[in-house]
Amino acid sequence: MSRALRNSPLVSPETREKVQRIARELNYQVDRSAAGLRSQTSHTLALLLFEDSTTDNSQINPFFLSMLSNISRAANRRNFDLLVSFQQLSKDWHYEYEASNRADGIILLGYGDYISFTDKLAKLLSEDAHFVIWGATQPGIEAHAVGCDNFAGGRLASEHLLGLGRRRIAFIGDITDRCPEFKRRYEGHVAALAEAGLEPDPALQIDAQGPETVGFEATQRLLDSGQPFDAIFAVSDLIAIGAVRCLNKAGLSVPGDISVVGFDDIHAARYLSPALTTVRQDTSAAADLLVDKLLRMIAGEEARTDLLAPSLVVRGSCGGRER
Amino acid sequence: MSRALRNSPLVSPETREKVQRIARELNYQVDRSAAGLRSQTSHTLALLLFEDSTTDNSQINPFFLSMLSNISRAANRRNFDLLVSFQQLSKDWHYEYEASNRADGIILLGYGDYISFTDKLAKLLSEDAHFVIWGATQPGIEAHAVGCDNFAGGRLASEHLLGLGRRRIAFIGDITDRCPEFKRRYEGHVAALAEAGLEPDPALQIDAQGPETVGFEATQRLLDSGQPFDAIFAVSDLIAIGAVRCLNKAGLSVPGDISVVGFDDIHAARYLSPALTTVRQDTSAAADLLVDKLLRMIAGEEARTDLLAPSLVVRGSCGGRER
DNA sequence: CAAGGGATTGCAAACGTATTCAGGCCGATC
DNA sequence: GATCGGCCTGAATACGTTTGCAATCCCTTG
Repeated sequence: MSRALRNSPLVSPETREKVQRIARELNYQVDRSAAGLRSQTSHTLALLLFEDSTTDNSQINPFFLSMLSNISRAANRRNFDLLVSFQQLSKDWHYEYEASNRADGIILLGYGDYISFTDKLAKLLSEDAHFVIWGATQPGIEAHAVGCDNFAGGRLASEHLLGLGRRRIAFIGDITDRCPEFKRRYEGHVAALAEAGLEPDPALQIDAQGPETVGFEATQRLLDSGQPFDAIFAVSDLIAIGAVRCLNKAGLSVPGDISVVGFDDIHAARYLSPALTTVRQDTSAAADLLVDKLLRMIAGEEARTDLLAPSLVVRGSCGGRER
Repeated sequence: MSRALRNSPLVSPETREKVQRIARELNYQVDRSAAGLRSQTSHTLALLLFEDSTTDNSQINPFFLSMLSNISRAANRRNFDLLVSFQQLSKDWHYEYEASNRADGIILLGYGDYISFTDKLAKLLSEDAHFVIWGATQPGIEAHAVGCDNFAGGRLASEHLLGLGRRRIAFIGDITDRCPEFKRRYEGHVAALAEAGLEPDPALQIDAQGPETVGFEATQRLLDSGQPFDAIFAVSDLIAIGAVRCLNKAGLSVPGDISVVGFDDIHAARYLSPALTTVRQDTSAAADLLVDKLLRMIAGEEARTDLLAPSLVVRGSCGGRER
């Protein structure tokens, strides 16, 4: 009897005890398919990691893997199962999961060009789609997004560099519309410069998005340009790591000659020598927020965009005080 | 009609076309709960990542995350969904997933003390449990395991070090029964020594298992012991990274003074300077093998232990030829 | 021309649960 | 003492598929 197992108040305590005891003895497990069919609910969330089709699929940004593990824990904590898929986002991801009753809601994770399907997302809003997305807020889907305050994060990084006396800060990261979150970081960077009475130099901004090798190449381009600079603000730790490798190869010392600050605080940031100073995004809090918001949406409540405060983690790659 | 959609030969091509076209037009999706209930199958695999309870839960070995992403792709490629859980392994993980019809089979992933529940695994064998496990073969569950040939891997690493003229090779890694795979690597190491006419020195073996910090501490212990050594074979890349950091802190150069070789080939191995020479486990092939074996078991076929051949990836951390 | 057989198709049952509904029991109230 | 009402329980239904089975159709063969 379903009521007894689910602690319904409609059933007397004695009966409940008895049923539950016997269920335990028989190693009885509720059949999820049957329960799902009857209640039209799967008690399952789906996590879709969409990847930039340009990058090598076998390599995933550790930041997202960290998100993944925290999301899994967050879902489990709430007694929801988590379905994980790394597939290229299919045309009908929403129908595939929700309409088929495989998942009650969907979490979207990924950098890059989801702007290309923003219109699709907007369309889903008018239907009964339950999904949340990590990243920058897009017009039209504000309520579904959870993101880090990228503007504040960018400002934090550049303020730190300026505070250490750096004046010619290169920004390595894509600021086109393809990467709204990177763009916001750049705006924070510019704001920090402005506070210090400085103008951003367009020659010091290099587009880059992707794995470590992209950071390496972008830095090479920067060096080749001959522009003088004394610091690098990399839009992700992966890119920062590539930048450091490139600088070292060119005979430049970090932080002696060049300060480098990253973004994300992936674990590898700690292993570098010097350890990477970076702007930390709290993946555990982000995961909680994403899952909470999604469950609230499923429950029919309205929700708003949530912004997470980033924090600066000072390590060795910028010089100044070492920790 | 189910038959038309599933391309059953019982239905005529014209009818099939027609049904499928209309289904597409209506955006029809098969209800997985109903299908699962009727067919008593979920078309879903569960991936259980059990963690050593001693380590900080928030940090997962990148090697397993790489396995995870490849397993997800492998499952999707076969049109199976993947349920992921990082929970501490519960007492009844098998019943929770299989008996409840949430998953058709289970993939177990994790280092360490699953020896503690080997007896439980053995018991499940007598029942209708469908599961595979990554790691060292345990007596009694051979048929369910997929693992790397750790003996060969250990030998590969030490042969490389010996070939570079190193003679006092420290082995950092737990060789107790808790970590059967590490033990096999040590045996491979010893075999390589024997080939070169050398005896293993027990003073050069330090127990260690876990994240980077554990490698750091173990190396510190090695240094404190005063034993001379000219190379380190670390049982995992994470430990190798900790070892390098410790050596550098002690003023020793890698590879100038000490050669270091790791195991796994996690992505971070590439980012180090010098980049880490390591024994690579092909996570993509491993994932394919795990999923294949599990699906075969579900289909009722018998399977045997699969061993994956490791390969040596030479980078800069051992000296000699640099790549 | 009738019968037989193969190829399709339509019908109906069953999967195991959640939930509605009616009924039964018991205590309290008048 | 009878009626009413509250609390609990048991039965019955519906969820949307898959699949076995019976029925139909058409073509071939005797």
